[in-house]
Amino acid sequence: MALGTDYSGQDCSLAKALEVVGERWSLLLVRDAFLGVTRFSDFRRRLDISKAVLTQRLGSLVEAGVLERRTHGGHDAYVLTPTGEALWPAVHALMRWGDATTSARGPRRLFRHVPCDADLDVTGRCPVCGATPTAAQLETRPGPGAGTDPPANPLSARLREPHRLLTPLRD
Amino acid sequence: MALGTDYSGQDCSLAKALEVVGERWSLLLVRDAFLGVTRFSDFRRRLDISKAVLTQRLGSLVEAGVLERRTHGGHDAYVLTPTGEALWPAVHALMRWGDATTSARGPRRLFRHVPCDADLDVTGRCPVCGATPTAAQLETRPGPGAGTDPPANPLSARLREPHRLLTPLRD
DNA sequence: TCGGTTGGTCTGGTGAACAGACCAGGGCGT
DNA sequence: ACGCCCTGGTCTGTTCACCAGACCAACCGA
Repeated sequence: MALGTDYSGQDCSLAKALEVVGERWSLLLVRDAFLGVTRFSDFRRRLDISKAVLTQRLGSLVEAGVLERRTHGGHDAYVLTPTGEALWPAVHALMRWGDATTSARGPRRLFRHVPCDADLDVTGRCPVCGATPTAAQLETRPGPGAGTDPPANPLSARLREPHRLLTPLRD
Repeated sequence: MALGTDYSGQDCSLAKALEVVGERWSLLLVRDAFLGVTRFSDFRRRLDISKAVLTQRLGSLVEAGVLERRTHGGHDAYVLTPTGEALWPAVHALMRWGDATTSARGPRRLFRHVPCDADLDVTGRCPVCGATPTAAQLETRPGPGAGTDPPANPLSARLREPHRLLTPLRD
């Protein structure tokens, strides 16, 4: 049992959620999956995580129904399931809190509701239509708080360019 | 450095957030703080966490500005700061995801927007006024998905009764 | 056929979390 | 004045998760 997994005896929805996505690295894997990362080696390049732990985390996220593993022409792809996509509001809320507490120049990343061509507000709502869009309707791009360092690798460079969420960056 | 703390090299708001609240137990401490828990021994009673780790976690949350420690007539009280209260949308979103994935009978806990007398929807919005209330405007009570086991201790029994968020249960 | 990529497994070392012992200070009953 | 419990810790030994790095089989392109 991984650290951060066992909150037995807690009749609490938050504890249940954290048993699945509360381990080290788990939510960052989900974040990258929203951004379009699908491959083992790409998660690795992004996160500087040990291969053994990455294997373990991807496996437990698949087992929990957050990710689905598809073998696809010689390599594997890990993609979010509907259950995984349902994590979007939580991921977005945590990102906005991270921005609010650690970024003086505003959000590091912006999310635009494509049908309305408007950026989400801090609550995750589209200011034009008032809805709370799902990730599939969003496009992301760097915000005013984004770092100015050059990307660590070509993959991170591609993820920095404006692109639709949930669309795989390969194949 | 605690497990789950170091995500250096990540220019990502989510990583920054997880460096503060991504460690084991941290978000559960914040959850209980929203419910009105303030004392070291009460966090302990609720969470079955080692005293050494609780000391460490409360300390790092205080250091991060999420909690504030007030010495108050012979005992200490840990209360949420405005920065900590700003975590409410993230905590709520994760709870709702936990409910959606692990509770067949609906939310384990409901949150009512007191001025409107209406329960929050799944996005954290009040269906009457349309606003996304802060925690201070909410009252909580058990929902249809709440467990039927008797509370583990008197403290948990009190937390199960309807009550306003952020109001200390003692003093 | 040779090198590089992919998606892993395995090993040894480090350090975080755990249970449980211990302890100082304060309040309370007698 | 005395004992006793509560509070809010610290300290110790053990377990186990994470880490770096070695290794490997299958596949692909040149």
